Parts: sequence; structure tokens; C-alpha cells
Amino acid sequence: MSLFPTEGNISIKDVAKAAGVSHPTVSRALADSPLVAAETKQRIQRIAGEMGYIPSAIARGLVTKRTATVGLVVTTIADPFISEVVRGVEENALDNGYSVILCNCNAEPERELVCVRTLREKRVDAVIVASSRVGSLYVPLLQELGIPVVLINNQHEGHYVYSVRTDDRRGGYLIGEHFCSLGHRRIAYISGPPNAHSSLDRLEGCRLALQERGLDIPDEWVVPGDGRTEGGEAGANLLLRCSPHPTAIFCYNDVTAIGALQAVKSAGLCMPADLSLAGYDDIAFAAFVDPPLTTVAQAKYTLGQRAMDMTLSLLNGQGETDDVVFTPHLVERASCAPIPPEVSQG
Amino acid sequence: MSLFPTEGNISIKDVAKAAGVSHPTVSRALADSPLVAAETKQRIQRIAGEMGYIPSAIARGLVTKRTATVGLVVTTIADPFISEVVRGVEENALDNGYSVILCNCNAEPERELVCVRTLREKRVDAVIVASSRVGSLYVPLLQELGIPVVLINNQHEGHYVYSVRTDDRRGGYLIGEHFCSLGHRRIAYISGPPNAHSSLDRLEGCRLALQERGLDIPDEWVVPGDGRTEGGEAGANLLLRCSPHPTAIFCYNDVTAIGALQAVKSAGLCMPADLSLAGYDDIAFAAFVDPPLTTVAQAKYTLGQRAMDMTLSLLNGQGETDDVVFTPHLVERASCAPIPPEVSQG
DNA sequence: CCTGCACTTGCACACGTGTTCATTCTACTA
DNA sequence: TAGTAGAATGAACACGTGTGCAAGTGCAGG
Repeated sequence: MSLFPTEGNISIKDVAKAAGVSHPTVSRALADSPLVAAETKQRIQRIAGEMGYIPSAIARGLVTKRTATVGLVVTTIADPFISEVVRGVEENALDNGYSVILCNCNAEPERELVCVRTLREKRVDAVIVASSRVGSLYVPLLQELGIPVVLINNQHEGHYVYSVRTDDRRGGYLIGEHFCSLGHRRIAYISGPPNAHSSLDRLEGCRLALQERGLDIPDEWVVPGDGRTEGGEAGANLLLRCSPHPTAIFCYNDVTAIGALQAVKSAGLCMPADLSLAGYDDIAFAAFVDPPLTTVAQAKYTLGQRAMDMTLSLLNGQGETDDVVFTPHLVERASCAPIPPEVSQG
Repeated sequence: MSLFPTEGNISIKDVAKAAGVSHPTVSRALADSPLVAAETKQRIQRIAGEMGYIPSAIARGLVTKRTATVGLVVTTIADPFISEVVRGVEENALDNGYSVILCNCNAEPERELVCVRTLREKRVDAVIVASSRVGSLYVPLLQELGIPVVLINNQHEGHYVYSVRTDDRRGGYLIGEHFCSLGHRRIAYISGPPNAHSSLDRLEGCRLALQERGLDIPDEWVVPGDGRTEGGEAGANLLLRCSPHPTAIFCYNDVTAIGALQAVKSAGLCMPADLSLAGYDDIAFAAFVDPPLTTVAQAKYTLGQRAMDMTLSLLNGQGETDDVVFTPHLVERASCAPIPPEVSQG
């Protein structure tokens, strides 16, 4: 039936036979156990190497109940922010002998269910979730498997659930502060995916900064987005129809901002003279659009790396239960400018 | 030691006991085998569901010698082109009950070795490689495991090795043709990673188009890059120092082009009046830089999806051994313009 | 010389599942 | 009624590895 040889890999018993010992001895020798004589150990290791023996993680996992595999659930790998996080997780995992099973469930509930089911079947040791809209489905499901669950940029109370995140309220605050310092008073927000914790927090932080200065974002200027360029374009078009329209728009993330930027240019407005725009994440391309995007930088790669660190600690029983919170910082580029005098009168 | 309950998942035997049957009967019932009585089958399925039984893919894999898992090796997930390919692979895999183990080896040989080793240990059913610089290491290593190896945008002769790719020579040809039709005669190329098959093919295709029109790219105008913005910047800076400098630059990919674009602007040149620039891949952001990038579009998502299709065919023994080649097409945007008259005299 | 300990190794079992084969039971046919 | 075919189920084994325990060897101390 199959095109491929079904000969199967050579097993530990084959090595044992070749070395003239029993298979437990081989097992111990390859694990560098002090229980086998140094000379024997060396000989077995040499023979195993010559035979090209590769132990089966499957069989090992069956007995040890550890697979050295973690599940990584993301909304979409196409988002550059997520990509960087994934890179951090994966590299750290590999460096520590772990593998990563990637699950790309596009915020579709049915797909989420399949992902969780698959990860359970594969008996992953832990799950890392880098998804904007978590909590609703995963976490209750994940909790009951009794394995560590580490959320990235999300929060959720409960057993076995930990989180690594940047302080989104702080990030939002930085933007609000920046807008104010440039003289803006008519400020709007294009949201992320519905129910995204991080989107609400960023908005809240921004509003706090404004309120401290006697300003606010009117509710009708909080328009829906989806974390993608499409949502940014739609949101910006909505806002541009207002009269007078906002002079500064804070976007849930850089991808949204790039979409919004496109809409603003299409409308014939001049950036940043007529309108200031800020994003969030500081993805690589934020510096390359025109005008370069003012944004809030979060340590994307580090975020992923740290999440894996925490996972390892949890698996090794070192009980690092404290959540990790990074502080973001503002990156000033050309997309935000002081409000022009004649408009400030308006 | 561990914080987490070691109670272990419930096994097929637990279900058997609860249903008052033997475990093979449960196994058959859940596989919907016609060997068990319809009534019994239904009862067992119900009980298994109520108990929340999830079969162990580990134990199953040990006996069936199939893990329903494929390895996906990439140079870096940070490249938007790769991200899209990964998305295509992953979604198709999930839809067919397969999982994807992601291996991000940054073109570092030692990391490549670890990846291959890990994938062997995990006994993946097949390996998909989306890496620009393959062949040197992987393929010989991968071949000897006797599992299907599917290369994306790469070629390599040998057993068990198949490929899905776009016609890079054709893509390069399209750019060459386009440059010529705009009147350009001084044309340069910024390469991708060293030894990248695709980079050489794109250059070759471009040169063919030029040669058909009595032109060529001089060797000293084929400058090295790395497939990242850094390489694009460096390459462009190198080319701008020439006098006279090229009027059109073809870049290995869009990321390279974005870097080059940055360098050109920094040099005070006007785009595209003073210099035309073309990329490759048509990543999402190519449309959003300034000026929007003329590029060659390849079906990134489809490429990944198709690679997984082929993998499934191979695993099911349907022997689809024919390589798949997609035809790319030109996407004209504002980064390429006709050569200005005074320059064409020069 | 005998006892006992340290060291080395093999035996046997377990992990959870799929599959082959034998067995039991039922119902139908000659 | 006896024989048999067929349906349903269980017993036993295999997959490849790790580990507790027993057994064997050699050496030192009493």
C-alpha cells in the first residue's frame, strides 16, 4: 500500500543484541546512568551511534508520561506580532529539548475545539496560548486536563493557569499621554477583535491619560476593528465620516493602524499634518510604512521566550506561580504630529 | 515534585470496565468497526463520551507506527512569506487529523541537526521543508529515514523527496520583461541567502528576459543579500555608490525590497522617479509601503496547503509523485516607473 | 573461610492501544 | 434434531522503552 519502506526504525533491542547485553542496560547506558560500568557504557554508546539508533519518543512517552512536547495555540500565525512570539517560544523550546505543536485556530470556535482535542490526544505536557480572544473556550477546557496553561497577553483566574503579558493599560496610557502632549483633543480608538482583553485594557489606559487631563474618548468614537488591516480601513472610514472628525486615532495594533493609514490616505488627507495615527506592538514593518508608525513597543520575542521559561519551571515543579508583566515603551515616529493651530481652534 | 496532578488520563480499560466489556471491544466500538453489535457500540460510545475519554495518540502510535504528525521545518517564521505557507500547511493538516511540529532553525547548521534529530525521535510521518537554503544538510539526512519529504520552493533529486514550488525563473522573467518595457537598461539584482536555489532561479529568469532584448545584469551588479531588510539596505547602499547607478533594482523578495527602499529614500533619491524597485512574493505589506511595491505574486497559502495535500497522498500510498509547479504573476504597483528621458540618454 | 557489601547486570513488568485468533452463543438449515 | 454458518466477544500478544527487584560477581573485613 505505502510507497515507503515499513521496515521500521531499529530498536533498543537491536542495539542490545549487537552489544551483547540486555536492553535495560542499553537504556541505562544511553541515559548516562551511574549504574552501568564506565567501560560498558562507552562501548554501548559507540555501537548505538554507529547503528544510527534514535530512541522512540513515542515509546518513552508511554512509560514516562512525559512527551517533551507543548501545544502552542494562536489565532493566526499571519499576524507579525504572533509570529515573533511563536519564534520566541519555539527557539526556547528546542533549546530545552521540547517540541512545539502549532495550532492555528482562526478564532473559530469549532476549530478551537479540534485543537484542544488534538493536543489532549497527543498528550502534550503543557499548553501556551497566544490568542487575543481566549478565556471563553479554551481555558475551561484546558483547565480540566490538569496540565500547565500559560497565557500570553491574556489573563484568567483559575487553577493551572498562568500568564506572561505586557501592561496594556500602561501602553494605552503612553499613547494617550503622547496625543495630549501634541495638543490633540479629538481622539478616537479602533478596537481589536471583540472581547479581546488586551483591546479593552489599551483603551482604558488611554482614556485614563486623557481623563487626567480633562479629556475623553466619546463612546461613538470607539469603533470596532478586528486586528487586521481590513478592520483598520473600515474603522478609519467610519471615523472620517464624522464632522468634525478626530485629529488623532489610536489603533489596537500596528496591523490595524496600517489599514487605517491606507484609508486616511485614500480619503486625500495628509499624514500626519491632517491626522495623527498610533499603533501598538512595534512590528518590524511599522518603521517602513509611510509615514513611519508611532507605536508602543512590546518585547514580542522575549514574551514568547519567557512564556516557555515559565512553562519549563512549572513542568519541573519549581512552582513559579507569579505572573510576569512587562512594561512597554513608546516609540515615536512620524505618524503623530502636533495638532495644527487652525484645527486646534475648531 | 510536580505541581500538577499525576492522576493520569482515564484509559480505554476504565471505559471497558464501566461498560462491562473488554478493552478490545471498546477499541472497536470507538473505531466504528462493524464487528461490534450496533447496540453495544452505541452504548460504549455514550459511556466513553460521558467519561470524557480521550484516546492516547502515544499508545496508538506505538502500535500503528503512525503518529498523525508531520514536521514543518522553516528558516524563520518571522518572514511573512513563510508565515503564510505555514498557515496553509497547518490548516490543511488539522482538517485531516494531522498535527504539525514546527521547527524554526535559523539557517544554523547545528540547529538543523537538532531539528532533524527531534523529528526522528518524535517519529513524524513526514517532513515538509519551507527553507530557502535546503539540500545541503536536511535532505541527505531526511532521506535516510524513509519517510516522505516535501520541499516547498526548492528542488532536490532523490528518493522520497518531492516538491511544490512556483516557477521562479518565470517570476524573474516577468520582472525583467517589465523593467525592459519601462525602458530600463541599467538593472541590478539583490540576492537572497547564499546558495538559495530560488534566488539563483529568479536572477536567471530575469537575465533571460533581458538577454532576449540585448541587455544583461553585469556580475558586479548582482550584490549579496540575506532575504531580510538588513540585506536589502546593505545591497542598495552598495549599488547606489556606483556611478552611474542602476535605474532599476530587482530584489530577491519583498522584505529585501523594503530594506532597499529604505536605503534609497535615505540617500535622498525620489521613488520611483529616480529609481525603480521590484520585489517578490507579494506579502501583505508590499501594498502598504511607500511607494507600493511592484512584485511577483505567488500563492503562499496555497503553496502550503498543496504541500500538505501531497504529503497526505504520499502517506496514503496514492503515489502522487509528480512535482507541483505554480505559475506566478506580476503585480504592478507604483514602485516601478518608466525611465525618465534625460536618464535614458545617459 | 565465611559473611556481607558494593557493583554490575538481567528478568519481569508496566505504560495504553490495536489486532489476530480462538471461543461462545444464536439461529438457521438439512 | 443435529450440524453448521455466522455474529459477537474476549484472551493473548505486540509495539519500544523505563524501572524495581533479584541475582550474580568480586572484594574486603572479621
